[in-house]
Amino acid sequence: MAPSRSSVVPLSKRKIACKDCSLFQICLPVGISEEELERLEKIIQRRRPVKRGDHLYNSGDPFRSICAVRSGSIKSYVPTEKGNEQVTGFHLPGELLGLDAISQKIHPCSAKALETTSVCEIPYEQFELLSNELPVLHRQLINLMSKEIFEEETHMVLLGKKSAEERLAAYLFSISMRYQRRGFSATEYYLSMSRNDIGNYLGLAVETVSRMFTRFQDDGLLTVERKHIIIHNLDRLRHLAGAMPCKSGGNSFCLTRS
Amino acid sequence: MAPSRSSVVPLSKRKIACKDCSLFQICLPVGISEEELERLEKIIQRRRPVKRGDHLYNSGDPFRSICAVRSGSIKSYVPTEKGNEQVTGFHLPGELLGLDAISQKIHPCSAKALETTSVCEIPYEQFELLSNELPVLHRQLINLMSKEIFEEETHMVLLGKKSAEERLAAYLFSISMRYQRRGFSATEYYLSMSRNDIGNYLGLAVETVSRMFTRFQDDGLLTVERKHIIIHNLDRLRHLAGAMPCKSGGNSFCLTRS
DNA sequence: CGATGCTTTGACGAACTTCAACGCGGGTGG
DNA sequence: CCACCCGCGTTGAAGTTCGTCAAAGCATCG
Repeated sequence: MAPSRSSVVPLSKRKIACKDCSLFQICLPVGISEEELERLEKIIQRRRPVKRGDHLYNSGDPFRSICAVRSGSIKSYVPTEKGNEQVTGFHLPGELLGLDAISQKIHPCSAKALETTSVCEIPYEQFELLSNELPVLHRQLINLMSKEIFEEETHMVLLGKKSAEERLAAYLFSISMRYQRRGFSATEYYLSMSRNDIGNYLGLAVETVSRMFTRFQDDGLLTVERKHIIIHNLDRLRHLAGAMPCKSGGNSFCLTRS
Repeated sequence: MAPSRSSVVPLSKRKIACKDCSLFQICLPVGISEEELERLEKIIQRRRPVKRGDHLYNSGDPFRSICAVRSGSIKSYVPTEKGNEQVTGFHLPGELLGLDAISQKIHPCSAKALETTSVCEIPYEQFELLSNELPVLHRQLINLMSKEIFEEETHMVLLGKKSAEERLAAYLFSISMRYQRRGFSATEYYLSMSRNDIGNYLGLAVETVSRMFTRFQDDGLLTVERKHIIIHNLDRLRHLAGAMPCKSGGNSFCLTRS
């Protein structure tokens, strides 16, 4: 009922164990034994919540740890000269960030909190040491990275092929699915990012995003009031989003809309 | 002198050992010991060369192995309904493909040879087993995946922010760097992919790609004759490509053009 | 209550796509 | 060996989508 969770529950100081964390099924420790989990937990750090606008890290910072969002949301972006930036992703609860920095040991992106946000940090060196004994940890990370690569390919299709309307529809639908997976409503949520960020991420001008929102609302597809979104027809939204590779649904791999 | 290597050297049947392979410094076995390498080599399979137009795998195929290009080139693409497709990447010698399939165990993309191409296959199950004993293999794969994620982010910047001119310049410059790294000429090479594929990959119409080539040639930036490219001013090409995150050059991480 | 930043709306223009036609080269078959 | 055909690439003109510019509305905050 409360889409913006962090504003309701002050989950700040408590050190919840991974197995009690609601992200349990989603972030790293999936499919590992009780004993393995305990050992992993020992190295996981919980940062105190970061406030809106604070940076988790900046482009160029040395890479120290992988972060997992527990609540709130994070924006990743590549700063370019003159304050110009390219938003490369938004990270919702249960999602990792910083995977692009492992290879170079330097963060290519900056990461900024869009609202009050709490994250888990997994110090990478310790993770590596532990992985020598528990290869399952490496395997899990590889799986998550593979998923990330796949999702970036999906976004490349969006940027390369889709119209403005399809882009925004695909974006909203994606948010819906990700919230749904987290146990939140798929049809009603707050967008923590600005129109500017959305446009940047989708390769569109702010004005175009705004116009599309208006059009969607006029069509009765959704209701939008500032950052509050209510989707009235999720199915139609998916159709508007155009073809997309989907991975859910067991073995069948579909590229069609339905 | 012969940029199109595969057309000159029939490296087909011989089973070169990894340590004798010219890709040694680039693909998986970087930084592993003699003994580790021998064990890895035992599970690597060399496929006989695939011909132009042949598929390595198709979208929806079960994922069995990671492939490394030894010579030639491969195009990855997501087929969409009605023969429409989105090209997601080109793979030159020394580069891996199929990393997006690990998580789902199903290939989201198809992979088609752009010319006669030979690849190494690393059966993933066996790779996993071996990795339990040699964590360095996992680490190396994670590094390569991280690099892939970073490169896809770079391409997202291209698709989201750059003009047609910048896109083609960035594309050609990227090819240059990748060939250079392989010991080929950075300033003269054959483009194995069609204008259509290039446009598709860059999010442009074929005609736009063609016009940009013409413009570049009129400007004296390069000479292009069908698929044969000679770049006369690599530096100017890099400038035309616009800002890009660059990872080479030690610790300093630069986002500027120079 | 004014200032500020974000969002929306409208008018205009530019960049790129689409449509159409032509040229070129490579492969095939007579 | 030549002619034909077909796919690919180029070029020109018209059309459309989206970006840019400008201005006004509206919440938030000091």
